[in-house]
Parts: sequence; C-alpha cells; structure tokens
Amino acid sequence: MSPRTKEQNEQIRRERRAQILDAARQVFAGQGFHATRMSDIARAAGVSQGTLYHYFRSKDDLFMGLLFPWAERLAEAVRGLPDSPSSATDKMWAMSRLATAFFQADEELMPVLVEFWAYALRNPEANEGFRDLFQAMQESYAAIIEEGVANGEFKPVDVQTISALPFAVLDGVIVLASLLDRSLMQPEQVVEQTQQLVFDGLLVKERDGQ
Amino acid sequence: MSPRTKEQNEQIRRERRAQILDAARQVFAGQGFHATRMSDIARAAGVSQGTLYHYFRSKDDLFMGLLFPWAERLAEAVRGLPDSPSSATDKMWAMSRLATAFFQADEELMPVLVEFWAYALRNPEANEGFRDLFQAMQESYAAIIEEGVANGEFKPVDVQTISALPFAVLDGVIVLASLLDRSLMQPEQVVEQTQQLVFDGLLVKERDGQ
DNA sequence: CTTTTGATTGACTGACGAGTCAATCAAAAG
DNA sequence: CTTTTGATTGACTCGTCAGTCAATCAAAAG
Repeated sequence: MSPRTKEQNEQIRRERRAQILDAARQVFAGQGFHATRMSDIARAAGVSQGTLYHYFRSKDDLFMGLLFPWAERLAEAVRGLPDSPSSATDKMWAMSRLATAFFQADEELMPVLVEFWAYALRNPEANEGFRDLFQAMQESYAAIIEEGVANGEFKPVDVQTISALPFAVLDGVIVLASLLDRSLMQPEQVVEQTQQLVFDGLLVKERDGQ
Repeated sequence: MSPRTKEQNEQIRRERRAQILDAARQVFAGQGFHATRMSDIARAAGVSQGTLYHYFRSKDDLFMGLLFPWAERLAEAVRGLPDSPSSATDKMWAMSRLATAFFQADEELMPVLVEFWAYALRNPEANEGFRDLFQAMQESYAAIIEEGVANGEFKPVDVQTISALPFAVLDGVIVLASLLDRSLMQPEQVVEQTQQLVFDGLLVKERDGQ
C-alpha cells in the first residue's frame, strides 16, 4: 500500500513542512503577511503553489504554523524557570535574559509578531494562542513574585497585576523595535534597565527593614 | 464663480470630512482595517462611494486621516506638561493620568492602533507619524526625569533609555487590552501600579539619603 | 431664465491573488 | 514488468473590491 514505511513518510513530510515554513518565515519577515503571495512562498521554498496546499490548508494555517511553535518553545522555556533552585531575584533576571535571547535569536520575526497581533484581533485561534503564551508567562512571573514576597525578597505587591507587566513591556518593546530606528531605542537596554528600575522598587531595602 | 463664499465652502467640507471620518472610525473599530470595505464606510456615513473619494484620496488616506489627528492631540497635550509648575513626581503622575484618559476616551480605537502599527511597518508616512508621537512623549518624559534628577527627586538614571519606557508600557498594555479579556488584565491597574513600582525605585528614599 | 461650478451618485472595471484540480510523476510492493 | 499510492505541478478560476467616471444635481451669480 504505502510506498514507504509510515515513519519514513512522516519524516519526509516533516522535512517538507519545515522547508516551506522556513521559506515562509523569510518571505513574511521580508514583505509582511498581507504583501506576501502564496506564489512568493512557493518560489522561495522551491516548490509549486499546489504543494503548499498539500502541507497547509491555507495562508492563515501557514502563518499560524510558523508562529505557534515559536510561541510554544518560549512558553515551555518559561514554564521551567520558577522551579530552578535559586533566589526569586535571580529567577527574575533569568526570565529577562530568556526573553532577550528569544528576541535576539529571531529578531526578524518581531515585525511578524506585530502583524500577528493585528491578525489575532479577528482570528479566534490566533487569539487563543496569544492568550496561552500570555498566561504561561504571567503564571511563571506570578510564581516567582509570590515566592519572593513570601521569603521577604520582594515587597508585597498585587501579584496578579504586576505579573502581567513584564509581558506588556516585552510587547511594547517589540512594537518600538519594529517601528523605530535603533538610534532612537535599544530594545535590550530598555528591557534591562526597566528590570533594574523595577527591582530597586521591588526589592526590600536592607536598611528600611520594610 | 464659487457658488458660496470660500469660508462657507471650507466649513461644509470640514463637516463632511468629519462625518466620513466618524463613520470610518466606527467601521474600522468594528471590523478592522482589512475587513472594512469602502462601501461599508460610505453606507455608514450615508454617502456614496464616489463621495468618499472626493474627500480622501484612498483607503490609506482615510485610515491615516483618522489616526493622525488623534495622535497629534495626544502629542500636543503631552508637550504642554513638563512646563507646568509642580514637582517632577506630580508631572509623572499627570502624564500617566493623561495617557489613561486618552485610553478610556477612545477605547474602541485601541485595536485600530494595533492594526496601525502593523500597517506602519510598510508605510513610511504612517511610520513617521508613529515616530513623531514617540518622540513627543519621550522628550516630555525626558524633560521631567531630567528635572527630577537635577533637583534630587529622582535617582540618577539613563534618561534616554528610561524615558522610552512609559511609551513602551503603554503600547504593550494596548496590545494586551486589545487581545485579552478584562478578567485577565486590567489596563488601568497595570499602568498605575507600574508607575507606583517604578517610583518606589526611582524616588530617592529620605532615610537613604542616596 | 441661464450659466457656472463643485458636490454627488452608483454602476462599472480591471487587477489581483487565494485556492483548485486534472494530469503527471516516482518510489516501492507484488 | 504492473499496480498502487501519495507527491507534485502550474495553469486556471472565480470572487472580491479599491478606485473611476460619465451623468446628474443644486446653489448662487448674472
């Protein structure tokens, strides 16, 4: 029946998908979602337009197929952090470093993310994906902050609200980084100095005694 | 020659423009930029499609004609603040209140802003408009922070970087507010508590003496 | 009344591009 | 060799919609 074993077939399918997604990433990053034609992606991937539709139901499917795994990797990395054996302060810095690393590793994806948000305004599936990532990050931050408050590292704060802040800052920085010249705004600087500023407020000063 | 005086004509033109822009705002907010048809706006404004093109060159022109005046009003309001006679701390709070007020007054415009950012990725004129607003806000914040540092209210910080932070937070909060349910995130709370948190870090503690 | 001028109309066009499909290919199994 | 099955192709379709334009209207001036 099958010309090859199932495993071989699936392996080949995965590789083709990856090849197409890689082309899609380049083209989306270069021209933006709306200006990108399916034929552009086909050409970049070195396949025909028909083949695209063997691996992805639609342009939307391709778009989400590109960004969801990226978001899942980030969410997964973030979920692991609160359990590491270190101080809450160190964990906060680790979160910050993690975000910056994702940032820098896929810099060309940042404008695509901005388009994705606009897209997610009208697409329930994309919206859900965004919410999942938000919740993953917020929950990790909340766990760390709660720990810090419990063991006296941090001042008591409204954990629910403050744990949403880092994600908001990250999104804001992505907007600015995508739309402004580096001479006006350096993303890494803003992220790091914000963290520092918030810490100076969040940390209990020794001589204060809270 | 002219059927009416010039002033009358221009008055009528302004009113028509306003009427169309008002309809456009509603439709864009309701369906998003891409899903909005020029015919939808025409219907909502109670005019024909042809009339739209007497007042606006294109759909893009209409989109920017809607958002630019809004941004200019915000920029103008912000520019006035650093000169008011009060402490740097009060001015920071005033900026925060101003932003929140704009937020709440045009809540339905927030998702439209997210679309505008995606749009501005590929449109130089829109990008320039965004940059102008960013610079207006950053410069005002920079002036306030510098004053605060100079008179001892604030710790010495990297003004260039930190003055970009409030705008980043604002944009991030707009993204979250547009994409998430209020039960997950309350914009006003995040803005206010962020300000408070940053202040606790930024302000020189009396007992510390810095 | 007529003329002039700009506003208004809405049916129309022309381009565009996502998605389709009938035909072909190719690898493995029998 | 033949058969089977899924992969691949790319020319084509077909709905969509921003923008156009010839015709009409209406207000003021002469």
